[in-house]
Amino acid sequence: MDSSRKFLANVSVDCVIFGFDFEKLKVVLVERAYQDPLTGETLILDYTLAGYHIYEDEDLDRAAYRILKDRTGLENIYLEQFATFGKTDRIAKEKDRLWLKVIDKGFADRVLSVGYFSLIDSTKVNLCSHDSKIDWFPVEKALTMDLAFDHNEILQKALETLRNKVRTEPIAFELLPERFTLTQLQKLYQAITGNIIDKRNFRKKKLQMPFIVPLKEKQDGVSHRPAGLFHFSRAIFDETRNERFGNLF
Amino acid sequence: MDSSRKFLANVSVDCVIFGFDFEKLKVVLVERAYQDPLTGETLILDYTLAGYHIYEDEDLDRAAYRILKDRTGLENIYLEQFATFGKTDRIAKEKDRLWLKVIDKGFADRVLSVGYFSLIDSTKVNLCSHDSKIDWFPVEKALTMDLAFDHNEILQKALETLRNKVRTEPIAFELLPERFTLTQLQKLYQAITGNIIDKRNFRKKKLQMPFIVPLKEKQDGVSHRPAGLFHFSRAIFDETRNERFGNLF
DNA sequence: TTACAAAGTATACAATATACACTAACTATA
DNA sequence: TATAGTTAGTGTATATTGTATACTTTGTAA
Repeated sequence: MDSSRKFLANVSVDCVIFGFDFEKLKVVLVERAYQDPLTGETLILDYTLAGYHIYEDEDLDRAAYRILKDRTGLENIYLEQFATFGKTDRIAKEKDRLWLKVIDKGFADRVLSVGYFSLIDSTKVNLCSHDSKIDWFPVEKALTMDLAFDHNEILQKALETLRNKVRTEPIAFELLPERFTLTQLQKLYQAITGNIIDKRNFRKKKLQMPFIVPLKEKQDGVSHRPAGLFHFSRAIFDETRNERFGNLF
Repeated sequence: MDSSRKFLANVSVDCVIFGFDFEKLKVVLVERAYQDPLTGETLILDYTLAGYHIYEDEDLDRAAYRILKDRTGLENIYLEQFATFGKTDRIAKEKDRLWLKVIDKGFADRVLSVGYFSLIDSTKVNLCSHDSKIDWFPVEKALTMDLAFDHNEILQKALETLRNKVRTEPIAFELLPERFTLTQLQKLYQAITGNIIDKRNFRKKKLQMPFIVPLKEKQDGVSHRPAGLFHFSRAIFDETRNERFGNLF
């Protein structure tokens, strides 16, 4: 961090980083731990979303990209602002007040946080720990954990936004490798929406979408009949944008 | 304004207040004028959205409601946060810098603004001028005006959000009187989306929606065959929420 | 009484969504 | 090399929804 730049004391960004392990939706959480320096007693041990305050001379979107790159090493990935959280009691819990005191960065205790969600192909990411542990958690599990600040609410809202957006925009592909099977795509939609989808109808619908392009290659390394691979062509999607009315799945 | 409360210097709220005059979508704009105190020369004369900084002890949503009530006198109306604007150059134009200096409130020149849009039945509102003129403008017109700060961008984004949301959520009714005709509803959807809709198909679809309830009354005061009146029942909408898959129009 | 203006109405066809069960292809192991 | 195990891959019939299209009715006003 560049010490000549100042952070805005009242504004932060939190990134909800989603991934997919071909079974469930996952989200990146960062461990927040603090021991009493004298007794060694654990006073805080929980998780937060990936977030930080923004610099006073930094575009809001850039701050989100900075945090994302800092945690995943990735650039040019899907990132979208979805909501801003500004209740006066967002930092009211005892452990959150303690944490603010402990890190002693001069941040205000009235902070508005701008929420972004990111979709990444988690097969090619190594999360960056720096000083605190960081890991993937199933979204379902994360929702039941007692996260820092209002991060449960932020995660919940991010998930709702994702669920809505995935119906009309071709963003699900961001969570898959470049080459994917239709079964993987189906499982992904099921993981996001919570519905089960009929295989034949799903495949019929997908195969008539011109932007889902069949490749010649097949899966390998699987101990059963290998599936054909596909990729998503944004160029074709953009060309045919006006022809589509219905949902994407 | 309560002088014992402090504003956050870096955070404001802007409200995009939409209305409908049975022909076009309208938006509320506030005049921003400044004359040179010596020469009387007009140095600034343009329009802004309804917005202001938030108090440091005020919930973000409450700040939006405060601004809305201040301008319309209304409470309990539809209000939704849609995006936050945080580019570093949002206050870069000469006239905007001058304005900040002139009002001399101690606001920072790095301000993030949280955008809300509101839908109101403009037939029962009297806009509140206070010190600056305020009026309705056709949205189409407003988009071509050179608004203050980044308010063109904010308005544009609000409009997009409205266009998307109106397809799946029953929010259009907020722009109409409690009792409305199907032609009014159709014109409203047309005004929002820019499409023209076939009358017979529109009415067929609406009449089979149980939450659009026919009343016994008819229009009066019109110089032609009066239309039947309807109202939107949120209770029935909520009850039947699970039965609907398609769009609302 | 007539002209005007908007309200109100039905049917045929096309496209899309849904329900449903078996065979094919490949791997691993006996 | 035969067999079991696992996932891939496929078609048809029906229901629902969307779309295209023009005339009659009902009231007001001149």
